[in-house]
Amino acid sequence: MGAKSASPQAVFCERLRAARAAAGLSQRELGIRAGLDEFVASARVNRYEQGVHQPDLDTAGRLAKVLDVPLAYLFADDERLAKAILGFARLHRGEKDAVLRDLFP
Amino acid sequence: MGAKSASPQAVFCERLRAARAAAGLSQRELGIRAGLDEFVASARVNRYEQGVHQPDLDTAGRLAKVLDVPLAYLFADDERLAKAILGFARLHRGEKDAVLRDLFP
DNA sequence: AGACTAAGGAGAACTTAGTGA
DNA sequence: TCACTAAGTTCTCCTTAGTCT
Repeated sequence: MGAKSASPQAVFCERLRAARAAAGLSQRELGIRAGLDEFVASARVNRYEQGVHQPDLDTAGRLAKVLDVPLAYLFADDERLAKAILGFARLHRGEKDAVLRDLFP
Repeated sequence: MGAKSASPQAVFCERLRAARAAAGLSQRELGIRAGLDEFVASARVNRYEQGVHQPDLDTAGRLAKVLDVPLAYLFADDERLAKAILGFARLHRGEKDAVLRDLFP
């Protein structure tokens, strides 16, 4: 079968959790580093990962920055695309341009 | 200088507008095709493009689907990454795997 | 037709305070 | 320490009803 399409909401939760695990941060620590108040960081990040609440885009952007992933990665609904985004983001400018030339012949 | 970082909010607005223009749809028509009520479609899509309101992820996902772009594209804060996402999404499975092998040697 | 907006009610997120592993 | 949650408040979004080009 092709890519199963989970809801964008569910995808976001999973990517956030995966990226946080990769960064080795607790929910609270991630929130604090993203600029959330230390007393609410734990609850808010937890609600995001559980899919109970959705953060606004600016908060999501700060979380992504702390986790060192492009914001777009958190919304990648396809596994291949998710990997491609991570891989592409780690390239240097020249390498990115080379890949883009490949993709747009 | 490197990529200037507009706010995620502003990026979303621009990408949404660009994708809608590319699809040749009116704000109202886009909303209707994405499943919004015909009487609210115009107002809601307009508010999203102006950055006054943010759609929930499921609505954003339906908009992206109608516009034939990956949801992640609407959040790509870097021009090169945005192009890469669009290009990658248009590849066939085998081609995607080939690109991924390039990105992860 | 298409883009856009104010106002108020409807609904979601944020804060607080706390539990259990 | 870490993950997690209910309740009440706060704040944003959605709907309605329009204007303007």
